[in-house]
Amino acid sequence: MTTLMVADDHPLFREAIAAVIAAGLPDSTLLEADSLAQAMREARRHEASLDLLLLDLGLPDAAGLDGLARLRDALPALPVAILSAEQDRRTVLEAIDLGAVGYIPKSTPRDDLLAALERILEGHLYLPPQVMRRPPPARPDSSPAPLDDRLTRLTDKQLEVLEALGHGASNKGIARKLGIAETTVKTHVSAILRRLGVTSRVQAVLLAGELDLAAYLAARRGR
Amino acid sequence: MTTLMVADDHPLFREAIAAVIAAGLPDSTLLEADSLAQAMREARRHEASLDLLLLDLGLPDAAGLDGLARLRDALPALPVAILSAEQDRRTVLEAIDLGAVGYIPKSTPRDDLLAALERILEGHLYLPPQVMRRPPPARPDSSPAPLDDRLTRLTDKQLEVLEALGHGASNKGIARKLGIAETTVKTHVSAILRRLGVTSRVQAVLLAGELDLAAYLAARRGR
DNA sequence: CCGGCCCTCCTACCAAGGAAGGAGGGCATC
DNA sequence: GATGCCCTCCTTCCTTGGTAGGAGGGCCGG
Repeated sequence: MTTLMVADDHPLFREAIAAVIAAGLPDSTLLEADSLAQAMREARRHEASLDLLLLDLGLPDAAGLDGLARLRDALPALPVAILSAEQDRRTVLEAIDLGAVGYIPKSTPRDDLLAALERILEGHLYLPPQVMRRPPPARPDSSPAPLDDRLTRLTDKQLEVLEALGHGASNKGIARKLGIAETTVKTHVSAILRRLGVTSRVQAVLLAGELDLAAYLAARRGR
Repeated sequence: MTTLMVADDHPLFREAIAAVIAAGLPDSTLLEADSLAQAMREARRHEASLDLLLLDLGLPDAAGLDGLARLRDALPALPVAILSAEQDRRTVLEAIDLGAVGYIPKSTPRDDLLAALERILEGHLYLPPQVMRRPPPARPDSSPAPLDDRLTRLTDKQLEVLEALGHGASNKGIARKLGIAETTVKTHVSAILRRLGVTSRVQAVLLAGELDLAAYLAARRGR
C-alpha cells in the first residue's frame, strides 16, 4: 500500500494524474493539494504514510525551485519528485541538487510516467532521458568553416589575452600570468577591442563567448 | 550486439569487470584501456560501434572529472558512464552535468551493476540511489554554501542591473535605460558584486551566465 | 635590404569602475 | 512606533580600464 500526493494548481491536471495512478498503481492512495502551503499541511498530517510527493513547479505560492527548497527544508525526509512542464536541463539538475528524487516532464507518455513512478518508489532516481542525454555539447556546428572571422583576425598573443579576459581577469592579473607588463596587456586589450569592434572588455568577453572562443582555441591547438 | 570499453588503470579491476560483463551481457564485446589517451584512440577507432565507455576517475593522465570534460569535448557523441570509487554527491552531479550518462560506484553489487549497465544501454541515466537519495540534510544553515542560491539573494532592481550588465552595458548606459542616476547604478553594481562574491563586473557577468540568469528571470517572471 | 607586422614597453591623460559613507523616503513587519 | 530592508542620490577618493603616441627589436616575404 503506497500513498502519493500530487501538488498542482490545475484541477484538471490533478484529475488526469489521479486517473493514471488509479489505473497503473491500483494499490495506492492519492492525496491532492493545490498550493505549496496545503501540500505542506497535508504532508505533515500523513507524514508516516506518505511515500512520495509529486510537486509541480509554478504553484501560486511557490517560486519554481524555491518551492522545492522550502519543502526540503521543512520536510527533509519526504521524497519529492518534480512534475513539471519545464524541461530545461539546468532546472532538472538543480532540482536533483536540491534533493528531489526524480524529475518527470509533464509531456511524459502515460506508460513512461508509470514506469518512472515505480522506479522512484523502488528507491531509484528518475530523470528524463531525452532531456538529459547528450545535452551539453549543444554545438550542432552548422558551419564547419564559420569564419565569423573576427576571431581569426586576432594574433596569438591577443587570443591568449582574450582567453584570460574571459576568465574575468584584470589587466594586472593577465600581466602576471603571461609574464609581461601591464602596459603591454593594455596594448593588447585595446587592439582586441578595436579588432572585435567593441568598446569594453565586458563586450569582448561576451562576444568571445558567442563566437565560441574555447572551441576556436581547441581547434587551432589540435592542428 | 553491443560494444563497451572500460578505461581503468588497474588490470585486476578491468579483469573483474570483464568477467561480470561476459557473464551478464553475453552478447557484447569489451575493449580495454589503461589511460585516457589510449581510451580516446581506441574510441576513435571504434567510433561507429562503441556503445558506452566506462570511465574510471583517477586515471594517471586524467585528474578526476577533468578527464571526463576532455573526453566529452573530443568525442561528444560517445556515451560515457563513470565507474569510480568516489561516491561524493557533488562529484556525481558534476559528472552528470558534464554529460555523463551514468555514475556507477565501484562498490555496487554485481547484479546492480549489470542492471545499471542495461538501463544505460537502453538510454536511461543511472545514478547510485543510496548516494543520491536524501542527501542534502545539511541545508538549513551550515556554512560551506551550495552557492546556487546566489541569484536569489539579489533584489529585483539588482537583477535588472545585472541583466543589463550581461549585455555589456556601462554604468552610464544602464542609468539611461533604467532612468536612474549613474551613482545609483554604481550602488547597485557594488551590492551585486558583494552578494555574488566577485570583484569585477566581468566576473559578475560570467557568473550570471553560469548560473543561467536568463532562465532564472524567465522562471520568476512566469509566475 | 626594406617595409610591414608583431611584441614589447614607456609616458601621459582621461574616462569608467568601484569602495565607503552619509542621507532621505517608502514600505512592510512586528 | 520602531526596525529593517530597499531604492534613491550625493560626495570623496582611489583603482582600473582604455586611448594616443612613441620607441626598440624580431621576424618574414618581396
